Amino acid sequence: MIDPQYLRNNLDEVVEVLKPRGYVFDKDTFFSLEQERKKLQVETQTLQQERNARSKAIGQAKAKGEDVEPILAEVANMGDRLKACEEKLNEVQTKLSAIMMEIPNIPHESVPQGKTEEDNEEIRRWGEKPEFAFEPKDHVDLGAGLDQMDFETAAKIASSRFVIMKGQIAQLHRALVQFMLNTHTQDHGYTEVNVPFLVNADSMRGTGQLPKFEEDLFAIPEHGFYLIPTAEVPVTNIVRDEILDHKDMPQRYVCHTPCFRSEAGSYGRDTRGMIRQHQFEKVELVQMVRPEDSWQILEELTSHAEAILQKLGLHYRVVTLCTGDLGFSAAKTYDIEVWLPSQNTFREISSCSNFEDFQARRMKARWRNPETGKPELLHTLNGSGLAVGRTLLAVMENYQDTDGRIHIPEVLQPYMGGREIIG
RNA sequence: GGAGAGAUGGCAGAGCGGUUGAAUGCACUGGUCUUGAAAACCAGCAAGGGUUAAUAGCCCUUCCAGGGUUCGAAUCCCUGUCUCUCCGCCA
Repeated sequence: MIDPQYLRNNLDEVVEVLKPRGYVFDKDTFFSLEQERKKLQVETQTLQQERNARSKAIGQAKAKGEDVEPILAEVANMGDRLKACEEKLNEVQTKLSAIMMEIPNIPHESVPQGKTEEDNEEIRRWGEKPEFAFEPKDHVDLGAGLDQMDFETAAKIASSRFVIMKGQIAQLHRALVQFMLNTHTQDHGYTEVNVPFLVNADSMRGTGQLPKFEEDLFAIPEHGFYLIPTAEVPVTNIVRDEILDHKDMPQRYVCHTPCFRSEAGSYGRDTRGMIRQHQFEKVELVQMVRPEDSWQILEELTSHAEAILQKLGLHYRVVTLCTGDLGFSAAKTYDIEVWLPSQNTFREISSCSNFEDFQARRMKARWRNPETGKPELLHTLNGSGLAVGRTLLAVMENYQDTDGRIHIPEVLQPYMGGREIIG
């Protein structure tokens, strides 16, 4: 949520900066609701003040044994007036907060202007494309050749967009998880956490998945649960409704979870293979930091995700998402895209964002600033470090040989019992 | 699933219809004392919101959440959530 006070005082400016995001803000509706809110709130509070004063007087009179009838007569029908006022105010405030909850974050000034992913800005590349003396296969064919990846049976058990991995491919998948967790805890100073995969609606609202993107989520309505689409949700919500001591800042968490996404609206896109699944695993980096540090930490966090690809020797590039491609809650996002030989292109494997105080305001996540002694909103960031399924297929495709075997990157070999090759 | 107990400020913990935003202790902050520290003593210390030029003043809301009773609710009633203890079941 953006700062309501800021929105009120800078209405025109906010409308302008949100336009490039493709967000059309109904200024007139908001303005008239806001006028009404102001009027009703002042009226309600005045009535409340009056009631409080009268009630206090009754108490005092009774204590002295005086007659309270005259004061009681004064407050005779105040209750009804107050109630009516409160109800109207409530209505207006519910409408206003519904509007506030659907306003996306304001992009940082360094975010490039643009409409689609075509306008994203490449900022660096690492490594080189692998050279193949043969036509490289994609991971689906490689997995089928090894008899270790089975989409048909997964479709029978669940539906499309699921996979069954077997044998060494399943082990390689697990090895990637271990390798990522160990690297981030040992080299980058993150604390490993294990969290619920089902969360309540408050948590989804806190990080911004609700109310606007309900159709992207899997839900279990009879229990009030949602399946997490990313570990960002449970991990970031650790600090919801908390006031952190400055000594406990920053907080850095790394978390491995499955992620569940309905992929509504992406029918027909990436239907082949493991690129876009209803269920996939991800190792997520989450930080809660002092506001003044968040932009530097976005760079660090991105480099932590990059470090995994570097150690795996996978060619990648980093792009800054343009205003039109930016996610709802983010002020700025770097996507890391890994090279996929089969598609002859880069594909997203990590998304690292600074949300500034957007999520913190929704969550009431604060820290006590020792300089002011007051609770202030903290800043939240997160990034994939990395998406495990996509990393697996990147390893398979980039390390294949002419016989359809997979050469295991050196850093993963200890997790594979010393094995150097699959197939 | 059954029975019982509970949920109050950063933490612990009183209060159980009237001037209580809330005793007390701990923690924290400032001061006195001290070469310094500790101890002792003194003082301060909840959050959110409205109004406003104001981080000034005034006002409102908040004692798990949501309803209700009342002139007045932390205190009474109803519903829900969560925690703890015992029993049952169980990875």
